[in-house]
Amino acid sequence: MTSKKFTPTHPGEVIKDELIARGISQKDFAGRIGIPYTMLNDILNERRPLTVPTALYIESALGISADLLMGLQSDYTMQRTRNDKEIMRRMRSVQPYLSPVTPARAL
Amino acid sequence: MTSKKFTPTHPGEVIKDELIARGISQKDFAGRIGIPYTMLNDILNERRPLTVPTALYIESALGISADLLMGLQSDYTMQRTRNDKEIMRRMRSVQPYLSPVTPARAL
DNA sequence: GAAAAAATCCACTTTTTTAGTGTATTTTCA
DNA sequence: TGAAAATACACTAAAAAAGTGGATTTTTTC
Repeated sequence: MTSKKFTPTHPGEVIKDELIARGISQKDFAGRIGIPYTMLNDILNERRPLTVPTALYIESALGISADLLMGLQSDYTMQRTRNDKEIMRRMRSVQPYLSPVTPARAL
Repeated sequence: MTSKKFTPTHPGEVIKDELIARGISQKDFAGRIGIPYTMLNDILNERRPLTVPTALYIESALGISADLLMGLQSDYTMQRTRNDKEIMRRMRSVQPYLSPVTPARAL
């Protein structure tokens, strides 16, 4: 099979694992970083994106790098976009500018 | 002076340089990737963020990695958030969970 | 095995951000 | 000097994220 869709790690997965490892409840943690626990739960279960401010609050609370977490979120968003048929169709319809450097006989 | 604000490279700067280097007009390029040229101009002049779909179209047209461009945008967004006083105040108010590993006498 | 706490799920409104359009002004350069 | 390109910005529409509320399910613990 060609072109199988795959989805990279959502930051929620990492955060969830860390909370479990450290025995911190979702409610306690949500209170600590100042967001509603339902929002946190949605992030942990990958139904909401992690955004920069929340990543910063998590960094303060747990010491996990906000850059790392947002890197995961960026990769996740990128991959989800690549799985979007409409956008990929439009992407493929873009005509590349040709590099004017390679002589035809070299091909 | 402590804590001077700085702003990292916006992807628009990179794209703009590339268009100049290759002698491609903004209008032509906007048409090529299928977005209004005013939108493109706003991105090039750092008044709008680059988003994933547009980064993909640019990758198709110029061969510049969408991942690279979005990495720049992510760094830019992160830094801008770090320059936001309200969010940083809130971040600093988050109480860290203490690591329970280091004995007091070791400090 | 019942009660309590924690977690899950999801619908909904508000707020913020981005997409897209229109147009006026300024700059560049042939 | 005038035509094309670039810039600036206001505006509406669409999309995404924040935040709220409540109902159900799962897990823990007594």
